[in-house]
Amino acid sequence: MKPASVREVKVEGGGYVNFFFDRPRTLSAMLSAAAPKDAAFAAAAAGSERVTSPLGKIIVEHTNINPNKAAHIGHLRNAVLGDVLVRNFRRLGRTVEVQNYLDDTGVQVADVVVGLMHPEALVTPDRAEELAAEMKEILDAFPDDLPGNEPRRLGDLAWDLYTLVGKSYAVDKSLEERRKATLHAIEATAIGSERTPEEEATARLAARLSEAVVRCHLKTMERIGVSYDLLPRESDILARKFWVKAFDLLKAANAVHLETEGKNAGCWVMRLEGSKEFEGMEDADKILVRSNGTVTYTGKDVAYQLWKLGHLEADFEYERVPYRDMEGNPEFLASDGTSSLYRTRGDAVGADPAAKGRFGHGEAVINVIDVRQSYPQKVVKEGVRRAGFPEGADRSTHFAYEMVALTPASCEALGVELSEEDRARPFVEMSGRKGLGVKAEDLLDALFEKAHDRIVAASSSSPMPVQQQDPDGMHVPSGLSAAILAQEIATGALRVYMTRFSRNKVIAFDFEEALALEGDTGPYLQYGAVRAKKIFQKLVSSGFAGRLTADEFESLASLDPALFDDGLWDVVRTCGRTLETFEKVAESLEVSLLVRHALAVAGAFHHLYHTHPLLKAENDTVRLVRRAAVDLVAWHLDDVLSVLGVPVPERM
RNA sequence: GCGCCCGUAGCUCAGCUGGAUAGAGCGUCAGACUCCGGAUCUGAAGGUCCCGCGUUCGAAUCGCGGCGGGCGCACCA
Repeated sequence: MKPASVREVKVEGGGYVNFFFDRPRTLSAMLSAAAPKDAAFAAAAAGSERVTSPLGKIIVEHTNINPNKAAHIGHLRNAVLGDVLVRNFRRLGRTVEVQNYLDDTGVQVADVVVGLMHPEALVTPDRAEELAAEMKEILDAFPDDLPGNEPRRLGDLAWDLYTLVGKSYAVDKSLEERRKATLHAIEATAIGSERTPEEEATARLAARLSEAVVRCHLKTMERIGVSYDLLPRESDILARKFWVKAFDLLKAANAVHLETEGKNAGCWVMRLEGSKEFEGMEDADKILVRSNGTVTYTGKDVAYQLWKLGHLEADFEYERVPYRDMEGNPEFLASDGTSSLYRTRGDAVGADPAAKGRFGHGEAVINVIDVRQSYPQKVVKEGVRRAGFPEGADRSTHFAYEMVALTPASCEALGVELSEEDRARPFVEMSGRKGLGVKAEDLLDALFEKAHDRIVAASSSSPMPVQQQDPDGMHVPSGLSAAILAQEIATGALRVYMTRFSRNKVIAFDFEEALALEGDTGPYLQYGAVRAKKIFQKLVSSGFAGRLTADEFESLASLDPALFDDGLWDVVRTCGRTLETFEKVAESLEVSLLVRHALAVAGAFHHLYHTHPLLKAENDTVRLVRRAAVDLVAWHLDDVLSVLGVPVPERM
């Protein structure tokens, strides 16, 4: 027994079996399958209608940047990996909800608030006061932008101020009191407990800061095509008392104990000693409630994870993210490109009643968090299990990936002084506190500039001025379209750079490599897709048929197999692996497979058009077969690139 | 100390559910039609797959033991 597309099966010796394809029938069938034909598919692809899967909703949480300073390239890796994962699941028909969790009540936000309120107490008071003054001006105007101030300016200022605060803690321990007081003010206000008017003002400043910085982050991510459905906020988790519910569950299940003696006296701990996962640990117990009664990060995360799984008897209220652009349209949309982006609320005032109950209740939950958080993530999962939801724990996945670090050379390029010790290392970890890192916006700007220069150079070096009249020629692009193209190419380059390494590989960031537009890069893939379309345009303008019709798909099946030579068949065979690549990615959560496959398809195609000319094909039959191969590549490249979130430019 | 990850060409990485001659890109060198567009393509040079032992007909791949590097193991998040 063998499928119709297999011509022959031969045992080769050495335990190998070779399958010989009936090439005409195979290509015919592949084209019919690849080309979208019915309205439902088109609607789903356009995102206007969610495909409902019987498998339930997958919640993917990613980005999760502390809203106290500009995003750096490590955050880009997180967001791109998460976004590609989302796109891959959607491509396979799964329903996905994208959440970007905001820790708006944490120490990092508190630290910048300390800097804003007491710049005179920092190490370089003059500089700090300058930064704080400019930031306050922006924050006072928020959500309006100050004229002449790009919104990203806030993130940059906060980056510098945060660095100064970090340095100041090291020399002046008394500042920690201010941090503690700030944190208390923020928490008391979130919970709604007793507080002074001063504390309330501090909390308002913190809220404004985190909101404004989040908006910077959303803009950065929008620039590379990353979007979300819901922004859950830590302050709302506090306000909705998620922990109280989770604590009840844990106590009822006997999963936590109040220690009465030893070093953890007065704390509620989860004992992990017995678990096989935590074997060999010197002190496996994890404190969830401190002796002063406050909840640890891990404790709060258990509650949040339970909510995501639909196991918590508490929910948020929701509201639309309110920012508007100049035309009055919503500034950000949900990940389907049409719905509203929502954020949580702690109370019902101003909440959208229609959104109630819409979020959470994930059939599966994937948390995109770097590998350094493996241990706390394991504890959270165990917490869910102990709270009485072992199957919920099984449906929780920590998508762990390695960090983006800097090479000593990159640090020097940034003008950072390194210690003798650090200079000898293979790479240096980025540190927000030390201000050591490459900002996301700066990298994107550099990529944009490089791509833009390339576009301008290409158009000005065009040999013939006649080309400006030629609709198919590379006429000089207008300023606006050159900017769009440069942005698309920058996005392609960035997304591929962030996904081409296996996730357990440290990316030792290298400017030269990250800015490459040739070789195994996004632009290489984009060039392939653009080129394929261009070939059809050229065929049509020369009086030949362009992309294949459904009838032509069928007619291929009865052609002479001799027309399908090995050189041509190579690209077809490569395209044959597209679907299994998506499936492998979903199963292994290894998104680098997508880049590798895309490079294989594009590489095979680049080879093909150099060896198999279409315009100058000997006859129409030969041309039909070549058109079919290029048509197949065009579908497959578009397909894989859309899963990678790499845009296909108009021209390059 | 314990746990996890990495070690493959000058550089950056694939290949790891064992199987055909270990593959790409960058870099180097040599080339590409009076050209469907050179962000492309063709070719060459370049490898004790960190080391040792074991399992196997067969190991870059699996097991054990080393070596080198990174990251975790808080009443921080």
